[in-house]
Amino acid sequence: MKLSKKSEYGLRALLELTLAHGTATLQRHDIAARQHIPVEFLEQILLALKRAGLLSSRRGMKGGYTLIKQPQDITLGQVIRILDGPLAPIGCVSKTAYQKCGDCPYANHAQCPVQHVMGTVRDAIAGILDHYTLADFASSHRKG
Amino acid sequence: MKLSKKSEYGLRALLELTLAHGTATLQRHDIAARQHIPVEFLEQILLALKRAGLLSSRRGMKGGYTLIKQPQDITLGQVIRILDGPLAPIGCVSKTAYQKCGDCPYANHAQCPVQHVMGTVRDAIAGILDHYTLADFASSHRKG
DNA sequence: CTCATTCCGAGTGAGTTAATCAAGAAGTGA
DNA sequence: TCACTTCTTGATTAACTCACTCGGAATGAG
Repeated sequence: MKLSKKSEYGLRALLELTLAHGTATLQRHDIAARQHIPVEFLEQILLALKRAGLLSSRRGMKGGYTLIKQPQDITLGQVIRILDGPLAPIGCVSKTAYQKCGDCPYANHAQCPVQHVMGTVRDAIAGILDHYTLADFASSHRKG
Repeated sequence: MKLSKKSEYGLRALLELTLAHGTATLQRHDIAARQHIPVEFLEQILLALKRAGLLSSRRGMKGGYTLIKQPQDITLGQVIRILDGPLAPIGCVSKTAYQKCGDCPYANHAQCPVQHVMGTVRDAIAGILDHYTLADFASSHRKG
């Protein structure tokens, strides 16, 4: 039940990008310095977010990264799925990346108690993370 | 955000032990066979649960494991904490195993947005898992 | 005693995490 | 065009975790 550093850094980077949204483009080292993230690691995170269509980038002097979508249109759930994979605690209750569990004795019967309770956990997690946007995220920061 | 095999096996083993509660003691190989769990791996799981005070055991012929507490007094949250560690997605929002996050720029200010949202996720997960007991677990199985 | 079973520590191979590095492509300004 | 800056890409790595696996010691039943 753990969030990776990758996702944590990704969220913190997107926070900076959200704060700068519409105003400025940020470079790797700006984000890295503000959020204390190793710059080379951040690089591959930003790249993944770019490939997923959340960011655009420019090279050379005056280059950097910008949010390409509106902050209220990006949820934390999306971000974490891009960087960490499915939110579900086990594959057989994932809605975005379902995987049949091969070994358990209830596999096809859908009466597996583990599956049942983990389904409710998944829904609780997704219920929060898929409704919490970068806009909410940034405003919780400003208020704090 | 993943449940380990260890916890999954542990829960499935406890399901068998709950079904047998008051009636019989189960041996490793019985549980392993019924739930398709590698027997040597199961062994160390049962041992951990024993050390945590959930099970008692006897050696030798007619030996085996028994639930030592009432099924309605053991929550899935307890079990997962024993086998997998804290439920919280990040250390700085754990209530049972808090750990200050050293690197993040908000460390002491309690205004970290990641911390805020992950706190609500932790509460959601714990809210389910700390109120769902082995008794519930077993009855969801019987009904299924 | 012997045999069955749990107890316990250590080991292992595969995979993941969290970086780090080196070389290349694309912009900017002179 | 050249120098310089910044992103792009793929490789590499050290440390760690996961999911087992093994060997042997201790305990209990008959």
